[in-house]
This record gives sequence, C-alpha cells and structure tokens, in this order.
Amino acid sequence: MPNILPRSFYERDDVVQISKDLIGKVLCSKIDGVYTAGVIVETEAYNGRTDSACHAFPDVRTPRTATLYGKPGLAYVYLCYGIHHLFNVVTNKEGLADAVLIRAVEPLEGEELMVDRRDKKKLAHVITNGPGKLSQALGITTSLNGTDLLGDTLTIEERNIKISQDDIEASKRIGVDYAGEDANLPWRFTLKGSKWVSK
DNA sequence: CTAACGATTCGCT
DNA sequence: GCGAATCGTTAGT
Repeated sequence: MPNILPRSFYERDDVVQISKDLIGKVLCSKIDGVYTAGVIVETEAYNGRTDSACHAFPDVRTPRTATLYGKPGLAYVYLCYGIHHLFNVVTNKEGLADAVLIRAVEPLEGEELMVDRRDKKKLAHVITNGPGKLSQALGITTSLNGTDLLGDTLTIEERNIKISQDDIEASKRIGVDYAGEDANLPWRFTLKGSKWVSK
C-alpha cells in the first residue's frame, strides 16, 4: 500500500515550509497504465499574495490561474515558452493561490521509461534535473492540470526517506529576475550534495 | 483581434 | 556563452 500524503499536508498555510517538507518525498505517475516515480530533490515556493513572481500575484483570477485557487493537493500544470510543461502542487486553503514548483527529481522507478520519454540512451542526471525535463520524463502534460494528487494518476508519497533539515539548502529562485525584489527571496530548496538538482 | 512575452531547454559557437 | 524554438495566456486596441 502506498503511503500517500494526506490533504492536510498541503492545506497548511506556510508554502515555504511545505516546499522544504516535499524534499525527499516521492512523486509518482501512472500514465497510460505505466508507472514511474522519482524522489523530489528540488522545489520552489510561490505565494499568490506577497510574491510578484507568482502567476496569480497580486491575487488575480484568470482562466489559467483558476487551478491555483482550487483545493490544496491539486496539480497545477502549465505550458512555458510554448514547449515545456511545468508541474506545481497547489497548497493552502481553497481560494488562496499558493503553490510549490517541483524543479528536479531523482529517478526511482521506471527509469528506462523516463530515459525513453526523454529520447535519451541511458540514465543520467540530465534526464530529470529541470522542471520541464522531469515533467516530460514522468509523462506530465497540461492535460493533467487540475488532477487531484490524492487520486491514482498522480500522487506524492512518503517512503520514509530520511532528510535532515541540515541537508536542505535554500537559495534564490531560478528564472524570475523579472520579479524585482521578490527574485531575491531564498525560496528555492535543494537536497545538499545531490547530483540530480538543476544547475 | 493583435501583439508581447514567459517559473526553459537544446544546439551551436 | 548565446540565441532560437514555439504557443497559450494576458492585456490592450
């Protein structure tokens, strides 16, 4: 029996804390009947009310951001640069647009399928060390936007991988320079020493 | 309806 | 290191 994280995990009001807690958890996908999974090693926090790097800032509802305002534990997937599917987890209470971007995972199950989806020959860090890359490796596309992570297509599970708080490193977020002051917030979290994080 | 642009990646120099 | 690829979303005409 998989140990799926409960809704209450996502419903907490501190999106930064949730981002840290997600390091070491396992992201699983079952697409077209095939299963892949990876350990989350890199995340970023986005706050819809105080953070100008967030799509929903300053608390604007648009067709795209509707998912961010949905209930905690939903997947928010959107297309970036017309090419890349980026995967986020919706957190906080319904009506509050907070989310955690998953930026990198360490392949755990279905490695061959991930390599295949990425059109590569063998397993290497380039397979999943970026938000667009891991989405492709796990088979995540915008058609999964709004999927409940407590269902059976996409889940995040606790597999008792021990992560010490000392092993989590905070740094500036990537690719959000346009956000001015908020671009300097130390809201990116990586697993220290992991070769699977993005550069 | 039109135009500008992005929470990126990849290939070439 | 630099620039193109590529298209949905958004805001403005």
